[in-house]
Amino acid sequence: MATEKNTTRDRILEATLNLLQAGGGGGVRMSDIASTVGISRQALYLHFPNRADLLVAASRHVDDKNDIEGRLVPSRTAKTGRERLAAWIGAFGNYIPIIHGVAKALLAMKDTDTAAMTAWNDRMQAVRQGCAAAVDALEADGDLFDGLTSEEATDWLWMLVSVRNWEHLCRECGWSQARYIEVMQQTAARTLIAR
Amino acid sequence: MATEKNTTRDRILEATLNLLQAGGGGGVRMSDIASTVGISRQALYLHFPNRADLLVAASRHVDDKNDIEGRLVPSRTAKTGRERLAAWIGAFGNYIPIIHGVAKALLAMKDTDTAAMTAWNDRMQAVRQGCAAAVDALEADGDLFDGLTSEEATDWLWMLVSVRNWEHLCRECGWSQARYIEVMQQTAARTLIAR
DNA sequence: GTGTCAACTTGACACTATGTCAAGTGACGT
DNA sequence: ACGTCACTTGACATAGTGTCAAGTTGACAC
Repeated sequence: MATEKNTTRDRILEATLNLLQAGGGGGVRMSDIASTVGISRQALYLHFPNRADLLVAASRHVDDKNDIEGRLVPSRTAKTGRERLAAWIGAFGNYIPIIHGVAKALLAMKDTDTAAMTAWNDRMQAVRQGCAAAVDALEADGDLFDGLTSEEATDWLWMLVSVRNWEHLCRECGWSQARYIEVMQQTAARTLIAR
Repeated sequence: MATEKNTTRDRILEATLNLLQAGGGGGVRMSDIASTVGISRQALYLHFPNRADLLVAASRHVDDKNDIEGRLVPSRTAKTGRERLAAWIGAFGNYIPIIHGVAKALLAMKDTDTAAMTAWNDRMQAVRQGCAAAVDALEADGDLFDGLTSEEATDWLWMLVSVRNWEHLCRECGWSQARYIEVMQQTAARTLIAR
């Protein structure tokens, strides 16, 4: 799956991801990453100018490793709006646990670090595109609930599939991943599809 | 409304709330609070052992000032489950903007500071109680959608009314407070009430 | 007046984590 | 032999929290 390049840069990214995944996204320091890779803390700064850039690079690295494009094929090729909505929620919802570590770390930096904020916003804007596409497909079928504008429906779906909400249900409330996907699909259908 | 006690302690809490409200919950330092009150930074530690305790006290102070109990009366006295659900979402949803500053600051500390985490969890557990009461009322009327257990319905409603989701729609997407309440009520009704 | 107590001030310091700077080492290619 | 690249070592700046010790000030008691 991964094209293990084994350069120091890639080893740094791998170590970062492992630590973030293990530590639940919190409290991973530059020195932790360095010692895991087996290099000095300062050597990290030869590869990444700062912590925010390292985290952003790590999040792109996850996408590369996990065939983000392939995951979206079922959503893009869905025949109906309803199918597209379910496929989108399935695809993105199942991707969340994979990026969760990095996402949480970036999310935590968002409030203090402007670089981290822009990077996170960029990524989230892409998610909004996915939501908009699903809403548009529903609307094209005449299936969109008329109590919401398509803009509102997009914002709402974007909120529904947020990392925070996944964290809430799957981590804090102990839901299984499968049940999370089921309920989110059901919820979205009941709220967004006209009766 | 507030019983302006004007002790140093109260002036600290007021200043903290004002700064958090103004600064959007981020980047308020102990020294900022001290200089706003007009005392030395060290004097803060004569009243509160640390930043987490100060924030927690500030959040309790908000409750005292804003008649949290009174706000819940319409929800508790609702005649039907449907009414109770709408009243609860209205009451809590309209309280979020008031506590938002403090909530965000506490939320940011949650990942690093265990004291902040327990305090926040306590408060959120109370919110879950409110959600559970609304779900129970629906169930008592036989109106609860049978695709969800009552536990699941509670978790889901708890997620729906989270501070993060309010932030997402009202701050990031620019929804009005009134529209936020409307759509959340609609969403909850469509998802939780049997057809 | 004198004593004392509480609230507050001033200033120094420890700690943690990020990020910077400068000088040095060791392997590898030519 | 020479340079260069990737890395090391160690010192240092900065920001913010929290701690410690030694004052100051004002009110109240006697």
